[in-house]
Amino acid sequence: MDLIPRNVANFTRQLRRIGGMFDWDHTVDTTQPEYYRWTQWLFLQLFRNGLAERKEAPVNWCPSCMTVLANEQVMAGLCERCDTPVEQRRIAQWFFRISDYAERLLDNLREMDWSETTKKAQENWIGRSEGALLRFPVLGVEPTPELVESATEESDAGEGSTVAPSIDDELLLEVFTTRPDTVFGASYMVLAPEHPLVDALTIPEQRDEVEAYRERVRKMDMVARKKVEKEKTGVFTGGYCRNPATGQEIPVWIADYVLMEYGTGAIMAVPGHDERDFEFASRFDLPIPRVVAAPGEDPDTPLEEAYVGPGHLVNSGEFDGLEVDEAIGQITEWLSEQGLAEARVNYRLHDWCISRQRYWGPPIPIVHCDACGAVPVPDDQLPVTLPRVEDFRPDESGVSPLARVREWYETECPECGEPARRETDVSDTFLDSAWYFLRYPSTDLDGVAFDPAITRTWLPVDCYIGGNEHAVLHLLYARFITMALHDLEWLDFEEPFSRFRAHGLIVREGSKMSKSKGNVVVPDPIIEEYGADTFRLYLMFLGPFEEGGDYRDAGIQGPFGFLKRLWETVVPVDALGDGPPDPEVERKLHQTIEQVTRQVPELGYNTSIAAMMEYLNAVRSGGRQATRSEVEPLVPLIAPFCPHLAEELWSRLGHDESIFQGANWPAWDPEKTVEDTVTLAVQVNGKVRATVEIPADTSEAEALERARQEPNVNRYLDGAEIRRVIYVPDRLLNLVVG
RNA sequence: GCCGGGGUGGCGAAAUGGUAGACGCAGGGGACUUAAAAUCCCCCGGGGGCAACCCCAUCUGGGUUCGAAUCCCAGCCCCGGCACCA
Repeated sequence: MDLIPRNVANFTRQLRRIGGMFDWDHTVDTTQPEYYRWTQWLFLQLFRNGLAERKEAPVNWCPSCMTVLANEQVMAGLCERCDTPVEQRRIAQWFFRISDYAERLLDNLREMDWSETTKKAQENWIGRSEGALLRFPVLGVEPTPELVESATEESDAGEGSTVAPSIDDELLLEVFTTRPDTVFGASYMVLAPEHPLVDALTIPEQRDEVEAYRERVRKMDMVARKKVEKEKTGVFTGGYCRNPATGQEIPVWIADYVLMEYGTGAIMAVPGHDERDFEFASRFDLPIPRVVAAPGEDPDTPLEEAYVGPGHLVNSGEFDGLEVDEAIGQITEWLSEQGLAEARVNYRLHDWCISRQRYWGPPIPIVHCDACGAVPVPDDQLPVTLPRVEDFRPDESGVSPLARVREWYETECPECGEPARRETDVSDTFLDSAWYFLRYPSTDLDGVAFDPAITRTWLPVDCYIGGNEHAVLHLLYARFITMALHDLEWLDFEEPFSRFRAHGLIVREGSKMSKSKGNVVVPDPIIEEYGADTFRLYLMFLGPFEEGGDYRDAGIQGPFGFLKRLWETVVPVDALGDGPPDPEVERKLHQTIEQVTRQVPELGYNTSIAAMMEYLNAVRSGGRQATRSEVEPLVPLIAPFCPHLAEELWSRLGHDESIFQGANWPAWDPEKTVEDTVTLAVQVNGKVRATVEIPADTSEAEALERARQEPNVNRYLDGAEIRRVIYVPDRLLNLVVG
């Protein structure tokens, strides 16, 4: 039970030890009621504004964690926490309507200063596709109210349909397609095995087979089901739809290659122009009509494989001859006039399933009342705290451990006062972290989640650095929550992190280092041996920050030696010369200050450190004695990397205040960075033949004159005519001879 | 399959149109030392040459350019994400 305080203490110890400069006066602990009270408040804000709802939908169930998971927490079919293959279950769960924000979450990305890779990950995850919702009349099935209702069932991807799926006493089967132009080629339909209309469509003769298939699919975990390479399977239901374009009756099948979670869970199959449908139709001997012809093909050119490229329509009645692009719009419009189509944008992004059947987590602050329904716990009764329990392990039932604590869940309805039951699910821990940055500046305040004035001063976050593994988890959730709070007028910005950079991964002996996968580099013993500063410096030095790097144990010697030499250069402070800096060294110093000042904000840490090493080499070159004026400015430059050492050196240099107290960052003088002599590369026909030392800003004519004196240049000019001279002042002179 | 990021010495890497390999690791040689450590100096992509120098070299092949690691086209390989998404 007291695991969490212990973990927190250990993290805190390590972070302090490594010299992380955090404001320890503003910490949050998401497991404490003082914090999760406001997580619950946040839930209620969304609930009261229609952004949180309880609904039944196919959800991911991890049989090992024994809880449901959000889509974002399923990695290639495996549970993000424990790598167990997840199953699909249909249980009523609490969802946040993040899919309402799909378009804005996508749009804002374009202008955001975030790592490209992170933006792309979000873009793919949101998965916008343009197309149409088409409605296929179902033959021989009465559109009873129940069926109509089950067929209109909410689908959070895309906007809900506006037209009831029955027309002229016919039940309509809705499908989403990006290729409405190929509707004349739809020769059969496929429903996901879980589709609510499967029962109604199945004829008695097929029932056993259909049920057996559904059962088999139900038992399959998502990894097995989504395996692309496996052979397509499916079963005919015996039912038929009418193709609204051709009027033909086409069979309705169920197959597990159609997923309930995407679109409407049903497709029109166009085997001629979709690879998956082609494979399925070939296997089950279904017709494969051609409705698009590439240049040089005619309506009867046989299809050896699905043709998905551009072309013009064929076998499509009045639409024959239209290019695919034009046909998409025209056919959608034609069908929509009959109430059988609507242009539609579909998103892969699903609503965020936030309820969890665990003990740990903030209880969802809702009371279920027979009379009043789901009633929010009034703000003044927050937090709803977790009861102490003996056994907090979840079980197979899909019901939270809190449901075993009768004295906790039995309560009265805040509205009518009748006996009622608390919600026993807790919220996803990703909800805790989706808003913590809002809480940080306001941790002193008990009365609000975040104070408006303080929030305006401190937020949004200027620069956020984290791992890209959170691209579609934390980072997407935090954007959504911020956007929702903006719309509810709690915030005046809608994006939480102005700048985001994904750091690279540290790899050691082939394995990656990450919070969840374990530390392949254990800091404590390294700090023990070399000190925190050396460790920090090495981590920053071993590769570009945004790409990570290969941690080699021996490599730490470089930064260690550097710091050692730095110390020895400065430390008998009395031994430092007190004269002016050597002019050469001074120039190098100003160049170094410039480079470090410029590169640190760009996360160019490895090259900044290299520059400082170079500078120290120059200072010590030939065993020369440094002056104070040469080394003192280097101390603040190294301070962000090596705070302990810098502080100590600063103090030994006679400063009473902490180096971090004042504005100690050195300034560079642009005039002092310029070289008075430069090395000019002299090329003949693009090949370097000599280098010459010349004064900076030498004119082309003078440079040419000087270059001609070089025997190795002259050799190549002998007897040849200089046809062209390219002169890049202070860098290069290229003589083109012919 | 699609989308990102990459591919440069023995190794980690610099250089984003102008002297490829800064800085560092590992390696070699030298000075100082009784010795070692530390420190300092020198060498360190490949080949040729007594040398001056020359040739080759940034995944491969083409191209643009006076000049390409860098820009363009085609391909190969590695890493990461998504993936039967209709």
